Amino acid sequence: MTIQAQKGTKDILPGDSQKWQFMEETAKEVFSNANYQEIRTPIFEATELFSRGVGTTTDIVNKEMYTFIQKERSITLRPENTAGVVRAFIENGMHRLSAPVKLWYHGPMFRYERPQAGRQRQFHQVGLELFGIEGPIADAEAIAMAIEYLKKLGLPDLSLEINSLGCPKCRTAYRDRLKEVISKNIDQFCENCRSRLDKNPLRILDCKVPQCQELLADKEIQDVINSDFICEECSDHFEKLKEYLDAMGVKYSINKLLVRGLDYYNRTVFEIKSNSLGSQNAVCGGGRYDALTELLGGQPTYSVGWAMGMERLLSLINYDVKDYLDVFVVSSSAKEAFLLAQYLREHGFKSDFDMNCKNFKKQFEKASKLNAKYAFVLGEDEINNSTVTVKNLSTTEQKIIKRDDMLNFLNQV
RNA sequence: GCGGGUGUCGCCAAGCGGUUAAGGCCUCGGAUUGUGGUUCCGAUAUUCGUGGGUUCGAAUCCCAUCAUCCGCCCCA
Repeated sequence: MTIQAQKGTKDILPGDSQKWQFMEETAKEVFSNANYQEIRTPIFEATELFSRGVGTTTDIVNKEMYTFIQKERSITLRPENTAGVVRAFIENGMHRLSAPVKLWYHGPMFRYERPQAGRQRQFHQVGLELFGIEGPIADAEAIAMAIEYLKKLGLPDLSLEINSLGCPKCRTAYRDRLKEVISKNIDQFCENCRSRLDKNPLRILDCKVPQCQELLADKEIQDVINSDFICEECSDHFEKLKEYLDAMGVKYSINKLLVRGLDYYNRTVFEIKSNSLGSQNAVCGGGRYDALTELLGGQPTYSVGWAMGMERLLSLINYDVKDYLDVFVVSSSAKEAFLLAQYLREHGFKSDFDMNCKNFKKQFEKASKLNAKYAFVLGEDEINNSTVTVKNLSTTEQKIIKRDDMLNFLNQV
């Protein structure tokens, strides 16, 4: 047996790699245009960073981490990047920078799961974090960045859902009430939900088991869900966020069941979904996580951010990013062709030639296949006369020009 | 962790107990030796994921194993 790529990992081959470059370049363009700066953090971190930062009740920490022991240290391949960015923020004293601190990143993440459509063990995320602003204007900008990015990728028709989880104060009261009404019939809920009751009762709300959904339809439970449990400050924050979104013309729907799997969120949470992705349909997820920095040992810092799954974006990009060549050099001499192509490359023209130096027919064939705009023919005559025959491969017109005029010619067309 | 599907050339595949294991794409060679994108001709799997078994005979049936895909849980 030959060696294969590991389960849940994929090679990104030419054909797709152009799309990846497009996603990365577009991210840089959109985010730096709004004055976000790129941060690159290590791919592995101390395991404790994730168990504390992501939360011990989450699936990520409980069953999906790539953890290994090295020299008695427990190391984990990052399953997401917010914890790492916050660690870097604290470690590098970035709270002393003028707020807001606006960062973006992209790179591989690792989660030990059964692969399926839209889910791999090594996958890639592009994300953004905004630190130091308490007001909902920060949430609004973060969301606007996500929307703008998707628009620039040519994916404008995705649906945005938002919700507010409240703050620790009001959420605790809400959680207790929810726990109270759900626990009346808790023995009828699924096994998962029964264990969630104590650890994270909010997660019961988006359980997919039909039986649980039916139980949740209970009037008493619905009354609690629909009650405006969040305190005045949180409610005010949420209302203002909606005002900002309305003012920007961003469409959204409110999903009271949206709680998200990570422990660190408070107030705003949001998700962007696609209808054409199969069952793994979340393209973007994020929210506000004001308590995380302090939890990880830093100064209390208001924070909001999101991450998108790049593989999922990729499968939504259904147009080709086409490759082309400015010039393909056709010659009877591989050496002459090489030198000319190299000269053109040095002057910024995308050029190639045939290293096998077959007959002209083959070389022209190759020029067409590579989508070259021009063929520069360099036969014996041209070499002796310091000229080059230029053929426009789409019109088939050709003419002889002096070598000295090549760059002028290319600059003019 | 659980459930289902699939495994024949680099890719897409036909074949369903006895065939020299179709076909298409890609690749390579050729159709007067300096001209392409169209066309035509030709080449490329002793072998059907792997290991056993049944049979006179297996890619085709059975068992095991591995890989992969899809779904559940959950998420990007």
